[in-house]
Amino acid sequence: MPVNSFDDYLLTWKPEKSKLSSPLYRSIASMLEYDIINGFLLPHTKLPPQRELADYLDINLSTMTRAFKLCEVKGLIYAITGSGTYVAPSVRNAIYSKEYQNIIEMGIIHPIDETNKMVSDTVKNIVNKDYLESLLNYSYPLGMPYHLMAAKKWIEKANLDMSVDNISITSGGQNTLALALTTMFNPGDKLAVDVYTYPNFIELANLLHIQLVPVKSDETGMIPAELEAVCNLVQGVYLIPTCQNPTAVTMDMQRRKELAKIINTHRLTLIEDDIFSFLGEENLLPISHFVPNHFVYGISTSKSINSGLRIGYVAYSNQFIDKIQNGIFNLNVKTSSFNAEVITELINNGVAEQIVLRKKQLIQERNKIYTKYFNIPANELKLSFFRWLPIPLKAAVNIEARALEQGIQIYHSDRFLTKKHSEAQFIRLSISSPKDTNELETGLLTLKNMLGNTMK
Amino acid sequence: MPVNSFDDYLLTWKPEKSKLSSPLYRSIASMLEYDIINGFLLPHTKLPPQRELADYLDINLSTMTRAFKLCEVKGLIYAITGSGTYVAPSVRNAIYSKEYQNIIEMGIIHPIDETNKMVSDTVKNIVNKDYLESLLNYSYPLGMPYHLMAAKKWIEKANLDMSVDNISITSGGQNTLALALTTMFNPGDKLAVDVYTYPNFIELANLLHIQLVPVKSDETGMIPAELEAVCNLVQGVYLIPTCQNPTAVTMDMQRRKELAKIINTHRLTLIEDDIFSFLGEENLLPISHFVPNHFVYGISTSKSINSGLRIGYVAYSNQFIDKIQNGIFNLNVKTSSFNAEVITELINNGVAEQIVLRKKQLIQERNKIYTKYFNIPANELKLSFFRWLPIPLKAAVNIEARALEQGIQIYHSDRFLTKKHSEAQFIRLSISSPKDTNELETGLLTLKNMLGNTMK
DNA sequence: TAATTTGTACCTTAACATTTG
DNA sequence: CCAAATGTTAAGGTACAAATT
Repeated sequence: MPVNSFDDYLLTWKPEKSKLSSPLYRSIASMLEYDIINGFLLPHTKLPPQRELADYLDINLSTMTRAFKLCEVKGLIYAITGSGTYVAPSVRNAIYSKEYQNIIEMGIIHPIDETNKMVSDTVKNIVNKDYLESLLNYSYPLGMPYHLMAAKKWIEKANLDMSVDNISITSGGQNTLALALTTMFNPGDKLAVDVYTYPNFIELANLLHIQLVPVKSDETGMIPAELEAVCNLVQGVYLIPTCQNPTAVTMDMQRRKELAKIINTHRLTLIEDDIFSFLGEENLLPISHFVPNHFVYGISTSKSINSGLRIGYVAYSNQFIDKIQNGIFNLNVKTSSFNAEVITELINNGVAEQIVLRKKQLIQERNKIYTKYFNIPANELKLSFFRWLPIPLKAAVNIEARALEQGIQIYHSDRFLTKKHSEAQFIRLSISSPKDTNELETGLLTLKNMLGNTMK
Repeated sequence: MPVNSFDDYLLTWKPEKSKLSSPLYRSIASMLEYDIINGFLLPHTKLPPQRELADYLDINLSTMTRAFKLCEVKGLIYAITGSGTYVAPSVRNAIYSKEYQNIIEMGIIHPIDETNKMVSDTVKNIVNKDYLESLLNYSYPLGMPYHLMAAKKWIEKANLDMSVDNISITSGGQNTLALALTTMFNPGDKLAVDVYTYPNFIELANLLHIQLVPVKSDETGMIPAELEAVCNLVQGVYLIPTCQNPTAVTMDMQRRKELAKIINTHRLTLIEDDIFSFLGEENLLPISHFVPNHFVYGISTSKSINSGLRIGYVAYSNQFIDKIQNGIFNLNVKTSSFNAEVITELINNGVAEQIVLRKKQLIQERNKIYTKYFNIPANELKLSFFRWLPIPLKAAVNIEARALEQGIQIYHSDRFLTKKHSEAQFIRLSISSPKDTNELETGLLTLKNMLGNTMK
């Protein structure tokens, strides 16, 4: 029975006692869900402490915890130990292409589509091959043997030597991540990630109910000691070793080895995303190389070769072969052989390398322009498609909307944040996306002026 | 403290007491996992009752339950109330293409690839279009506007009238199902399905930790009263209204309306898979038509138009727009515009309809051959790509392996079963997959002889 | 920095449902 | 059809950890 009378007590949310039914925790959760969905509780409203509600409803604290947990996994509320439970905002942070008119795109990272002329030439050649029909049927769900040979070749360029038995073809980088998370982890599992990471990965993890545990970084990437501190808590770790998104930080060999050692010692599962390896130094080895028994390694061709064809490669440890390959059947059945054929042909006829070379030239030029307006810290990748610009706190307010008013799409660091609170403020600027270098200059100049007052 | 001494007690599995550590339930689960993975416990081994283990380890019963639950979600064990807990077999039932030599394929359903000549002609035309490069970039992740118009047109042929705002392009039928399950349900949710259903759907649900609740059918499909009986338990229902896989049963309009009524009344989410609508009667309306506020409707073009290009269409209620579209970004980012263009062109230039017509002719011919050997029940779809053949219990033993020895791949009904135990025995015969009608006849004759002794 | 607030994790108790014999 | 065996579920109790003041 309640210790006090609550009749005149002010709670921000009061479930109706009379509507309680068995099971208690479900009936409470559905009342809360109803009130949030119907707008009676606005985003960021602080709910009463679990203890107060439990007392008010005359039930046990942990029954209340369970009710809240149900709503939390649905994304309706979020809880901070020591602080309280709050109604979740319904904003989505995932980044994807919108068809804007007259907006300079510096938000989403376009992979420099100028090289697509070289791709379309190869497409034209392929349709004249006499085996075209064999590319249009159901066979080889994991990739045709010579498609896998090309994949192996491409993965070797990133300094990972794999048997074709440990390689499959996926429908792009995001698809590889979805595959890795659904097959290697269970809902409720925890995964270590950088404090700032790729927002579509954050949303994917949310969708699959995999909890992210933020780990601090320094100028060389994730700090090994910080990973070690959480590794009894987590089942795996997600890393982008070259040109981490959004910070543009690349790990040196020492850091890669240090992280690998921790992953091996604690038998974590490594999800390595090597999407930008083609922009880094040629002698860097993937972390997976040092974690031969616990890795899933994804290397998309969307940024390096062509984005529209949606082809990614995934390589994995022997012990994961069954899980990954079965996951591919479950999520996709297969990836189109025609699309894989185009990428295979580009790799085999050397055009893929030309494309990479050309992209590097173009992005070097754009980075040079960038330095006319802002600095590039020494630890960040020179040839990055995007830059991570620190801004003062007072400049951060509504900065995305304010930039959009000036005709520029950018993203604020909060989108990339896996923690609840942010300290430092940044914006990520995609310098590969503006249509040409003139547009890039216009964008950078506008931003410089916008930030100007507050930057000094 | 244990009631009895267990030193001389015979348990099929004895966790080492000395290795217990906190948290108890995790340490027990990992000991069990270790013993299963390393082969100390063989599939179908019956584990000791939870109560006995709890007593032996001197811990609480529900701590033991929790430990077992951990292993169960990983697929290592399965439990039957009243009977016991058993080590799970590591077999996977998912059906996918293998590259067999000299085997007559009557297992996996190939969609009659003979019509792919017509597809490759259209592919050749497309590469000469001057907008080819625009098909190779990042834009329009949900589908280009005129691709969505073609999707609308194709969905209308299945008698569902949708706005393009409620349609997206996916990477095929399985991808649509993965999308629907990840976005519309949470792990632990329950979904009503036919007792026999599509095995890749069963595996997908397992992968995503969505529990399937089998619902009985009669000769017109799922029985409405049986669905009603479980609908307080489940959050949704998965239905294949035309040519249910594997039973080849098609629901009449009355059955569709009856099921729709229950879905509406109990606010279930309908996942409707209309993959075979092109083979059914032209005046049948999808169930989604009668459930305008609770449906996700998938119609793959893999069986009807072309399987290799991996294009599916998904239509959905207004209230699901955000969830589905966000799910597409999370799982795939986008589906290749080039591939969508090919299917669009085939729909717009009328070739898709010719393909369907031709497929219907070919499958009619093959069904005619089938009737020379086996009967087709009156309630099953005439133009089905596959047949569902009842067999006597004594014929069922090892039937897949025995058929394979004779050079024929077939699938036994247990693969399709969502319940633990089966009563009746069937085999599913794909009659669309043998290379030609001669091969089909050889396959059917061989099976007839194999079953001959036991069929009478 | 220490005390307090607040959410989290683990384990226990007890009632319940299904299968088996 | 009942009783026993066996797994499942809800809810209570306690210790702990993180954030706040």
